[in-house]
Formats: sequence, C-alpha cells, structure tokens
Amino acid sequence: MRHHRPDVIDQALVVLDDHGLADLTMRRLGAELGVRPSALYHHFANKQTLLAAVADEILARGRRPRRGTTWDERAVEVAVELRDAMLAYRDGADLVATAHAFGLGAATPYDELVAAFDAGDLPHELARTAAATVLHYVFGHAAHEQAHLQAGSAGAIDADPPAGSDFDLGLALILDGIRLRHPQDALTR
Amino acid sequence: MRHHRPDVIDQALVVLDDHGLADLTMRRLGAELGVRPSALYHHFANKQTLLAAVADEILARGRRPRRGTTWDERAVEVAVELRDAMLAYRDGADLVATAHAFGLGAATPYDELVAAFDAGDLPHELARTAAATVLHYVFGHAAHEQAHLQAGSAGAIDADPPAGSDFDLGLALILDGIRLRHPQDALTR
DNA sequence: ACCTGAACACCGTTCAAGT
DNA sequence: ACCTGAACACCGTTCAAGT
Repeated sequence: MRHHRPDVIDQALVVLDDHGLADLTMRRLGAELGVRPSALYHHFANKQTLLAAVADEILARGRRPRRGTTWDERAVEVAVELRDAMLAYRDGADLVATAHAFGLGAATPYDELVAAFDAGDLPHELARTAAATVLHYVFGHAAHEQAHLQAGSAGAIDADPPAGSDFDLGLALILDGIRLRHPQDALTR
Repeated sequence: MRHHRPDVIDQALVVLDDHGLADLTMRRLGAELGVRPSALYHHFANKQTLLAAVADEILARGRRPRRGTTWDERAVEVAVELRDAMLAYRDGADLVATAHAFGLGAATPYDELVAAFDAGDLPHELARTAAATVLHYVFGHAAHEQAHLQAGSAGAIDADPPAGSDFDLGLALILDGIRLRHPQDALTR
C-alpha cells in the first residue's frame, strides 16, 4: 500500500489519540501504516517536521467561524478555539506548544491574536506582547490540565485538583490587563 | 568512586548546562560519574524522578531574599526569581515546566504565589487562579525565549525576534488584571 | 550502601537498492 | 514516487550478583 503525506498525518493523529505522544514513534507509526519506519523519511525530513505537521493539522481541525465583532471578543475566540483544538487530542497541548516553541508550525494563533489586538488600535509592540502572553497562558493551562487528565487514568501525580474551567477566569484577567492599556474604551464592558 | 544523591544531581546539572536536556541521558550521566547507568537506579527510582530533583535544585539555587512589602511586589519577586532561576541553566525552563506539569517538584513557586495573593486578601479561588496564570505565563515565556536562544547557536527556527525583556510588560499586564479584582486598593500605584 | 555485568525491549536516522 | 533491508549509534530499565 502506497501512502501520501496526508495519510501519514492522519494515522499519526490516530496513534497520538490512542496511545499518547510518548508512543508516537516512527517505528510504531510505520507499523500501523504497514510500512517500514524508513519509508516515513520519504514524506518528512525527520520526526520533528512530522510532529509540526501533526500540530498544524490539530489546529486546522479545530478551526471554527469567528462571530465576535469587537477586538477583545475576537481575541477570546482565538484563545478558546486554540484551547479546544488542543484538548481534542491526547497530549495535544504538549505537542502544539512544543512545535510552537521550536518555531515550527502553529504560527497562526499568534498571528490571529496580534491581528485582533492591532484591530483594537493597541500600540503594535503591546499587541505582540499581549498576543504572546495570551498564547503562553493558553499553552501552559492546557498542557497542565491535560497532564492531570492523563494522570487520572495512569499512576503518578498527587498535586492540586484539576484546573477545570478556571481557564476562563485566568483569560479574563489577562484581557482586563490588556484593556487597561487600551487608548479608548478602557474597561468599557 | 562511590557517590550519593547530591553528587548525581550536581553532575546532572553540569551535563544539562553543557549539552542540553536531550543529551541528559542516564547512560551519559553515569559515564560522567564513572559509573554504569544501572548504578543511578540505586539513587533514583527512574529518570523522571531524577529530573524532578534536578528541577528542584535549579529553583533552590535561584532562591533569593524577599524585599517587597506589598502583596503585588512579592508576587513579582517570585515570578522574576523563578524566571531567572530557569534561565540560569540550559533548557532550564523546559525541564522545570515539565516537572511541574507532571506534578513532581517545583511546587514552591506556585505555593509562594498563592501565599502572596492570599496576603493581598484576594478571594482564595482567585488567588489560586491568579497564581496558576502567572506561573503558566512565566513558564511559557521562559521556555519560548530559551528555545530561541538555543536556536541561535544551532540551526532551525526562523520565527519572530527574541522575546527579550517584554517579559516584564506581559507580567505587569497580568498583575494589573489581578489588581482590578482586588477588593481594596484596586489600581493604587 | 553502592555498584557491576548482562540482558531486554526499544529508539531515530541513513542509505543503497528495488519497483 | 514510494518503499525495503540492513545497518549504525543510541535509549531507559531490570535484576542477580558482587564488595
């Protein structure tokens, strides 16, 4: 059976969701495709590149229409969409955050956030910092929450209770900090 | 040569700083200690536990006296100390953040942040969310910055310019969001 | 208490060669 | 264009046995 790039990505998502990021190996992925591991290197230069493509696919599958009209509504939409997209796959947050840290893939959420803040007439440097701040928060919160979820089913971890939906509260808190620095309608809400 | 737990941790920090987290393997660490890899399992149950101990040591070495008097000054101090501690070792942010996500080690910064916010008479649930938000931001920002630093010397990564010291701006933004929810002196500054 | 020796069950990656 | 076969240079972990 001959495969193309998208087939490999699709199967990688299946392996990821069924067995987790640690078990998403080139050898296992090859096996599930009925192919030798070396065959994967025809489609991707290395594992890191493959993972970046998988991260992008996770974000693409989570994409949804924008409904908000104001700059802050749109920023929240981007953040929530990103979070939901990552949580839809096992270890999704870890995978997407790592790919982003490496500068590979997952650039669009950042760009969309910057665009939202730019549209809000924030000074551009503040828009970039605000976007990075929101992004780091969403990545960190999702990764932390997901680590605890997988800990529930497996062993390990004793720490604090599941983060649950204090996500919204933390996000609102950051957004308020941003609104405070908004030239016009500061805190008009 | 016979070693004790602290010797192993010290050498692990040397390997980490010299060669990075990816090269911090049980086999390499054993070799640098003049010992078989299996000997390390006398001191630590597994690699994850060892890494958690290394993360704690990084934080312990970065500890500094508290000077601030107000709750928000102390929160900033904790955040900056945490960031500086992680940046002091190669891949430090990645290591500490991962250990924290796994619920192993690195619990003190969170506890200290909660204590600071509690001292500020914030509702306790808000204090916990605020602490988690700051923590996620610090982890994310430091890990991202460090990934770009190591990218400068190695290959890969094309993305945005180094985050530099917009760290303070992002942190101030979050702190303002928290102050907004403060019962008394909201925005007294 | 701390370590060795030897094994088990894996990894990512390269590369000539096949169809 | 897509894949095989075979190899290279590694991993973490276990466990009986040594001192």
